[in-house]
Amino acid sequence: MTDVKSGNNPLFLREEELRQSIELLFFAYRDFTAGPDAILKQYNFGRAHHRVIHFVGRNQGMTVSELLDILRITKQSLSRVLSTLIDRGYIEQRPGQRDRRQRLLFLTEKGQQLEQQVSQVQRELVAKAFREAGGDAVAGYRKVLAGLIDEKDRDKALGRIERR
Amino acid sequence: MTDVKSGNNPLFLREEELRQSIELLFFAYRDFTAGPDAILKQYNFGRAHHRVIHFVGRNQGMTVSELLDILRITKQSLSRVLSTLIDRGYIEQRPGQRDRRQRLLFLTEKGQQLEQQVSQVQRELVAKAFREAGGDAVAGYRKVLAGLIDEKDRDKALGRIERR
DNA sequence: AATATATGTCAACATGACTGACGTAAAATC
DNA sequence: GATTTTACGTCAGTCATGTTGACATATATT
Repeated sequence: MTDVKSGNNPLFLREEELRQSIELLFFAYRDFTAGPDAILKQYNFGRAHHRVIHFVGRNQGMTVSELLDILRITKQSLSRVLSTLIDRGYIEQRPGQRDRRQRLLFLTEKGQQLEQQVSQVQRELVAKAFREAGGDAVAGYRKVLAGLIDEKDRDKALGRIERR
Repeated sequence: MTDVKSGNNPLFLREEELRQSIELLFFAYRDFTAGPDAILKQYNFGRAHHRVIHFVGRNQGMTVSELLDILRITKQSLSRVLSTLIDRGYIEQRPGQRDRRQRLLFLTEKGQQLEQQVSQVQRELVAKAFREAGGDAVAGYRKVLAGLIDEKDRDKALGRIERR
C-alpha cells in the first residue's frame, strides 16, 4: 500500500511518519485547549487570560518580566489581559521586597478558584489519556515533547516546569 | 522535597505530574510553531495560511467543507485566508466531477514549494526530537497524543492522519 | 417543483497579537 | 551625588484571525 507511493525510496516512510506526528500534535493541541476555552468564555476570558492565570498560579509571586519571557508576547499585549484580570479581582500585585520596582503577581482567592476549575478539566483530559496509554507511553510523551522545546532555552523551560 | 508540599496526600504527586505534562505541551507547541511562523511571515502569511497549505497539501482535491471541519473555524474565517492564497497563486480550485457544486482544493506548483519549505523545518525539528528520544518514546508520544484527541471524532481524525 | 446542500459574500464586531514612543520610580553604577 | 539602567506602565494605532447573522447562487436530491 505504502509501496505504491514510496516506490523504493527509503526516506518516504520516515517523512510520512513525521508528517503524521506533526498532524497528531495539531489535533491533540486543538482539543487540549478546547475545554478551558469553553469555560473561560463564560467569564469573557480567552486563551490569553488562561495562560496568565495558569502561570501565575504555578508561580505565585512571579515578576511581570518573567511572565513575559514565558509567554513570548510583548508587554503591551500582556498589559491588557493582565489589567483586566487585576480589575476584575483575579490577580493582585504586590511590590517586591528586595526590589520595589517589581510588581509581583499573585492569584487572589477568586483567581485560585478559577484556576482550579479550569485546570481540573484539563488535568482530567490528560489523566484519561495517560491512563489509557500507560506509564511507558507517558515517559515517551514527555521525552519527545521536551525535545521539541527550543534547545536554547530548553533547560530554562524544563527548570520552570520542575522546580516545585 | 516534594514531601514538604505533598505531606501525606497521595494525590499530590499525581496532580503535580499532570500539571507538569500540561505545561510541557504548552512549551513544546509554542516552539513547534515558531519555525513555520517565521518563514511564513516573510510571505505575509500567518499560522492560518500555514494550516490551510498543510492540509490541502496532504489532501489534494479536498472539499472546502472537509477543510472547515478539520480546522474548526467558520467559513467566513477561512474565506479570507483561502481567497488570499488563491489570489496569490498558492492554491487553485477546480469544480468537482461528481458534484459540480464543490470547489476542490489543490496546491499549485508554487503552493507545493512553499508547503515543502515550511514543512521541512518542522519535520527536521520533530525528527531531531525523535532521534534523541528513541523509538519507544515516539510510540508513547503518539499514543498519548491520540488519547488527547476528542473521543467523539478521534477515529475520524486518526483516519485522516493515516489514510495515505 | 420544492427542498437541501456546497460554497461564497457582505457587514459588523471581538480578541489578542504587534510597533514605537514616552513616563516614572527604583536600583545600580560611575 | 549624578547618571544610567532596569522594571513596569501606558498611549495610540495597526493587523491577523476569529466570531455571528443574513443572504445569494448553483447544483443535487427528493
